[in-house]
Amino acid sequence: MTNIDELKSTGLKATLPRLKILEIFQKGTQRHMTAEDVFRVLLEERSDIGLATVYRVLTQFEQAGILSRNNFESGKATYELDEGKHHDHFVCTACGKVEEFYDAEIEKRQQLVAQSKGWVVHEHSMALYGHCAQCAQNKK
Amino acid sequence: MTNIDELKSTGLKATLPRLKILEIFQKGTQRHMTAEDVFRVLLEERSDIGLATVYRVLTQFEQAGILSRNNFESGKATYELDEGKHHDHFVCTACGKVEEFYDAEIEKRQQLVAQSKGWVVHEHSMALYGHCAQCAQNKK
DNA sequence: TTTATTGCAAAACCTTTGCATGTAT
DNA sequence: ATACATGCAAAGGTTTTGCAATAAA
Repeated sequence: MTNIDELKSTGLKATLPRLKILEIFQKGTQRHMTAEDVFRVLLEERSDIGLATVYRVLTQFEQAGILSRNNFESGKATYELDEGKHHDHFVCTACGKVEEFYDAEIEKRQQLVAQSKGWVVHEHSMALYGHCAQCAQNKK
Repeated sequence: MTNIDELKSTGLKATLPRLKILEIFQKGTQRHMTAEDVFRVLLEERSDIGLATVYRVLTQFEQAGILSRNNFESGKATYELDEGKHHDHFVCTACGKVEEFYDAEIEKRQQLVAQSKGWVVHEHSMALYGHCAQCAQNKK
């Protein structure tokens, strides 16, 4: 399925800004990007796409399930391609790198805790903050 | 130890705004509060304390270890009394209630996952979003 | 041609800061 | 007396929105 078809299948018109932004995420140079990050890439490519459009498209892509949003402690929202595989994040507070992980046991315990208190969990966010292997090494 | 002493012991002068704000959290009417929440209570009490001061005091209290800050998905920071017991949060997306929980197994797995990848975790945030027991019940 | 989308500028929102004034020690 | 804290208003950073112009279907 082409990107054009993918967009149309979600009810979104296949416009140039949307195609460009989708490609930026697919190109994969940087997996987690803020609106500003995306806008900067567009500027470098001399695409005349406004920042407001970037925000609008990111929101639409999130609602369409194309991207997923994360709110880390930086105060800016970051987006990544939604590949349907749930995962949590580790954020390096030294270099800013974001890595992903999944632990079935943690997921299971979350459900158990929720059940024991009668909650119904729809989603969760979990992020570990610290130093990645590389930055921890450099500190020594 | 009085609140005055508690403040002084952290190097903060025992001013009226600081004492008032500390009391609001200790009164415990609402455990998790945004700057705006605190400001609203102060307004009701006719204390002439500015919003900027509320922000400054909350930041200072966090650095002093009196309060701890959480960034849930609302976009606003919330604060709660720091009683030294680490815990995670469950946020009800229907009524806004925040409950706390602690699961030793989850904490242990987080460390294991981090170790296996060479990360050094300094802190983490984890929040489950969904319906609390009461709101889940009302949906039926 | 009809309806959605865009760009721009302005506004909204939460939070921080400069500065003159006031207060705790 | 001195250093710190406050209030106000202004500015900061991120995100949203109104509207006329434009592009997709």
